[in-house]
Amino acid sequence: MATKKDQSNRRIVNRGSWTAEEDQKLAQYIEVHGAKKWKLVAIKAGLDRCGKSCRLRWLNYLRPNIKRGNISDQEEDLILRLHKLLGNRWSLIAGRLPGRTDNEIKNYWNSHLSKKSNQKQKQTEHSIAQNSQPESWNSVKVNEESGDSKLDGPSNLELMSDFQRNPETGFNLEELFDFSNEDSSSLEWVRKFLQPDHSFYGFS
DNA sequence: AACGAAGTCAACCGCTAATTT
DNA sequence: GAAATTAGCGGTTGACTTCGT
Repeated sequence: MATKKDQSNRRIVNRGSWTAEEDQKLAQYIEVHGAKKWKLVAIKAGLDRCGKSCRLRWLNYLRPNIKRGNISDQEEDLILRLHKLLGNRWSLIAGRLPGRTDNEIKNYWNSHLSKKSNQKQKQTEHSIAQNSQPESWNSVKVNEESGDSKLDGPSNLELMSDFQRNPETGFNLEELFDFSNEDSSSLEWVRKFLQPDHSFYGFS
């Protein structure tokens, strides 16, 4: 099958939105030959696209069992919690939400949740400021002569307790792992996550 | 109705890690 | 072991839509 090439003999590839025809070609090819060697997929499927673009299209839109839109409250809550735990590790977060893709989670976070998260954090900071800071946060004393600072007294246990409600991050372990409103089937990933062999991450 | 601002989301880019040659 | 290739990730962009004036 001939492919378009420019003067330096490079393949010319399409950019921008995918057409229904392109989607069909890609899906049909992968159904027969499988999803690997994306550069080859692009050529053999007769698509004027780069392999990367084909991969993205398949993973985010054409792959079976993809859910699109309508993120439920439960999913949203899970995203918020996982983001607190993992940060911008979108693929890891998406891995805990069946049928959701990293791109969708990332977009949803940027357009819906980042503001919510910021608001919540500000509220947390505000309430902490009103209820006075924990003793250990006040107990870092600065030696005015040397400029050194040292923690004055708190035990490891006290520090751990403070870490669990860190005003800078709003990271609250008790809140993060409060699943009292979850049904048991949705908590399977938590059990796996807490297993010491890290099988949660697919390590073997 | 017209326009600009803000929001949304599909797709691309650059980079790193993993795998193959 | 080195180089080349491929896969995967997160950040960013830009086209399109919706909303407010």
